[in-house]
Amino acid sequence: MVASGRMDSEKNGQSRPRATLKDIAKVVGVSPTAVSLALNDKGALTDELRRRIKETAAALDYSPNPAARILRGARSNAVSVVINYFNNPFFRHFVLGLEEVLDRAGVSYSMSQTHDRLEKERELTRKMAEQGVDGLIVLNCSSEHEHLTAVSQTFSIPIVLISHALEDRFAAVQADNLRGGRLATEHLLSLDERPLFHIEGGWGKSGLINRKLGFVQAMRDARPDCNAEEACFPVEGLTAAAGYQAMAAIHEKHNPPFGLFVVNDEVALGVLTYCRHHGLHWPDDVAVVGFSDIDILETLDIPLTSIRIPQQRMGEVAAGTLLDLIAHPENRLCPPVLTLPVSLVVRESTVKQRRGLP
Amino acid sequence: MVASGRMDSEKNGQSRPRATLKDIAKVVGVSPTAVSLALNDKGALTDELRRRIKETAAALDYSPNPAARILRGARSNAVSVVINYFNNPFFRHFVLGLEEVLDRAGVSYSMSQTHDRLEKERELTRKMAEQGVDGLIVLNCSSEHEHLTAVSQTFSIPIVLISHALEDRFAAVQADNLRGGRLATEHLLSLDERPLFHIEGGWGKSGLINRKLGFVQAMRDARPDCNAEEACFPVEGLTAAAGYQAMAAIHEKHNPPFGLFVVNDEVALGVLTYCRHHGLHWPDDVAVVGFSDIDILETLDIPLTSIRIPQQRMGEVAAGTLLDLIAHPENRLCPPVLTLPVSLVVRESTVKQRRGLP
DNA sequence: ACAGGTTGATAAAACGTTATATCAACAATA
DNA sequence: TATTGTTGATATAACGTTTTATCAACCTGT
Repeated sequence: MVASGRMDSEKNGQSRPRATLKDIAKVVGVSPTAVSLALNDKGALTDELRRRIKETAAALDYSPNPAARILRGARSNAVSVVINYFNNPFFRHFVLGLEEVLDRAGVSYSMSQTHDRLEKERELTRKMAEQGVDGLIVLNCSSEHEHLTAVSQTFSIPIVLISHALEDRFAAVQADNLRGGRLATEHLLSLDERPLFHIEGGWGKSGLINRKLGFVQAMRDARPDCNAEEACFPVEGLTAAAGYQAMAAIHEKHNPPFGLFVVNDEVALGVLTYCRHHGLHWPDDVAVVGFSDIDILETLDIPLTSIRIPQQRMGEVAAGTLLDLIAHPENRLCPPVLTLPVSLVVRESTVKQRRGLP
Repeated sequence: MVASGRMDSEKNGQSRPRATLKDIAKVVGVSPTAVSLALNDKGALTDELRRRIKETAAALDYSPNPAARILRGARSNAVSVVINYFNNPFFRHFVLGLEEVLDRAGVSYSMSQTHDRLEKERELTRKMAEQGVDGLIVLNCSSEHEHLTAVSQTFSIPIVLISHALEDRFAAVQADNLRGGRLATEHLLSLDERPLFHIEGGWGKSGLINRKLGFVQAMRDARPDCNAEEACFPVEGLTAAAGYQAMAAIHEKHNPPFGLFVVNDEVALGVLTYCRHHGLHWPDDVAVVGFSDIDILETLDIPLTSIRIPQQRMGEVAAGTLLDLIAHPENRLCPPVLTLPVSLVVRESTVKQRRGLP
């Protein structure tokens, strides 16, 4: 068989270590420097020699040793993404956008999760920087920034924050939460005269606070005689279970019909479950608007009106910004904070719709 | 203020580059070799000197340069996880187990997704290996193995496969899909005499094929006169939408009541949605058993009977196996294939239950 | 006092790559 | 023929770490 030589070398399992510049040099009969220059299309070499070198490099299945390059001060062409939880529903589309831009630039990325623990965030950002990444993307970071400043300075790498701008010290990409809050509230206001409440999740994270602010502003504009602050109920964590609890608290004090703007979709799901369990119908008894338009709504056919945030676009923009800051260190002095537009998606939790049968 | 000195050095933003062994050596007035030996607790040094060196190292915020260590042939203490999709529901708990074991061992991990594309799988596994990881974990890999063999050999690193064993060439960790299929089917058989069908997703992936095999075996044992093979319906992809379609196809040919063992939970969710849309009630009209017991079932209060697989445990075992193969290269010659037990979780999609009101 | 042994430290080499400096050969100019 | 310039290649140093070999100094026992 023609392929038997290759088969043998595969079978014996003792394939020798990776080819290096020196190996190629020896085969071609030339200096390692020449090989380096040839492969990087630098220096002055005969076209003929360049060709021969590239040929043997390919034949030996050569790929440069990243450790050696990094040691020489080269870029690693790798960035790291640090997120609070991998199962953050936001994350999926975000990563899609990120991936596309990074792939195109030939930059690889790795990811890790902090479990929303500051200690882990400190540890991971530092570890990744030590490993030599060219930049960091931090999603839903804590509200601290000292460790980020330290890492960014010590290792001279840029950091881009997502969905949580931090004092203009870092580049950031976020959704227009304020406008989202207004959109949601104005939509509820447009339904009828029912009272409105907000289930808020604002403990320091600027994004969530802005959602509440949007609610308060819209209420003040439309119903100046109603104290919007008193219409806000806190939730104990951003989970469906917590939403269930919060809804129970509201239902205890107030009788339907009323409208609800909920800080995010997971919490809103808990609200819907409460309604199902207690015979409350939407939109007639309770009209609900969530935030984020997470994709399981569609998958599971849950008709929750929500504010859509351009997750994939945010990923693209974040990656683009990071790559720019890596390539142009001077831009790090005034890091951009980008706010992307959101939109309202109306579903049956606020407006009754005719369903077309399949 | 006492802290002003530190504040200044933070403010000027020009923090000098990372401290190296040489820097420490210069400060202590000793050779770099001594510093290396001291920090690694090797060689013969005065306790006094060792102490002083460690002290200054800490003071200079020293951490060894991984690139340099790797170049010297050291382990990188990093592994890479390659998965088909980040939003694979299996992934969340798996990663929890993985993380715990790796953390304890001081090993960091990075992750990337292949979108179920072989080309991407090839590219990513190679890229990660080139970057110098000590080992690879591949979840839901393709059915090819040449590229894995090549990467494993060229870079002399072990690979552990998850949920899809591949010809005993690699270490693998998988759920007992065969037994899961039997459990699910036997549960349905125990309900009553209704006919049973299986929505199968077996195009080559050994795990899914074994689920079907479990169904066929259980059927053959309990109802030898029924052709179990003909009770199997294929699904076009492992999504809820595809499940909806498959259920439509079955409903066209067969009238309720019947029982369904579905290849996985996502597909089963599509089946449940179909039932809701077409006025079919469970468990009376259609009894459904899924596979995997993904966590949104609980979150969204969807009462789907399912086969629970020990996701977190699989993560722990996979990480443990990989660490072992990294530390003991001789074990790579006969890589272990571990099969973990599964269990049945009964919910309302097969057995009517009394719900306790909150 | 001298071979042999231990202790505590260092010098030098190596990992693979790339940037800088050097160098030979040859062409063009004076 | 000597001077300068260009072209095509190489030698060397450097990145930060660890390993190996070396070395001085100090003991031990004859």
